[in-house]
Amino acid sequence: MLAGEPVRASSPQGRFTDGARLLDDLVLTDIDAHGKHLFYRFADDVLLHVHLGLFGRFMTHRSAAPEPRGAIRLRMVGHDGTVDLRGPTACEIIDADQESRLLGRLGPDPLRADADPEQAWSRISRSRREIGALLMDQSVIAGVGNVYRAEALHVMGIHPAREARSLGREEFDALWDTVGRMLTDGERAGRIITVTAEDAGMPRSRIPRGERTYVYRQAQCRSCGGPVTSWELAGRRAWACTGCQR
DNA sequence: AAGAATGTTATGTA
DNA sequence: CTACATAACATTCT
Repeated sequence: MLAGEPVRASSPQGRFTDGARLLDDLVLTDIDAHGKHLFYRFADDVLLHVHLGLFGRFMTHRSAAPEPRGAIRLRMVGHDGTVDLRGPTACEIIDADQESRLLGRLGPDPLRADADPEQAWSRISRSRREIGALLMDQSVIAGVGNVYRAEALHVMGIHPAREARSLGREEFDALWDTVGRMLTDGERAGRIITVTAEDAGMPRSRIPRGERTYVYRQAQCRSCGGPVTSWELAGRRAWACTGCQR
């Protein structure tokens, strides 16, 4: 899907999550993202909000698209392909008001040029909650999920259970950079690989699934080989190396 | 074949 | 008001 392209967007089975059925012959003018929230902007101020949640997945058909099977929540047909969406948390047409409410509760997104790290710092530097909980809080920083929480804190040598306000300004700055680098890298690669080619001992493109992270879902730290512990933090499983992270 | 998983939101409790 | 827990919801894979 390209900006400027006429697009026929519809919900062949199921529905948009707000009940909209069919949007015909729209012109897609822009696609952008704030954290994990995606915005498909069409001409005439039609705005489609998509959030993939845990299970949402896009599938692209470059040649003839098959008949929709099962619950396709959204199908967008352009002239060079068709995009289907399954399993999103959100797939809804929203107005400017809903959009600003949504953006209002999101913290800065390190991937965006307009991101203001000071907003994240003012929350983190004041909070007695665990840094691992704050990193996952989309109102503090937008875009970090469970994998990047584990991996960014590992690279920083920071234990997820550390009190957020115990981080120094320099630590926060380095954490912000680390998260930004990891997100940029993931966006470019289209998948999450946080280990370096050196640490993996092979080209990054060949690292097997399951060996792409230092501590996330690992038993041993891929950096030092020491034991990795895991426990529940802010509703999700957290991982940390007992040696590298304090 | 139950259970876990790259997540958010609404609601309840302290 | 804040922090934290829980449930609901989406789908695929082991």
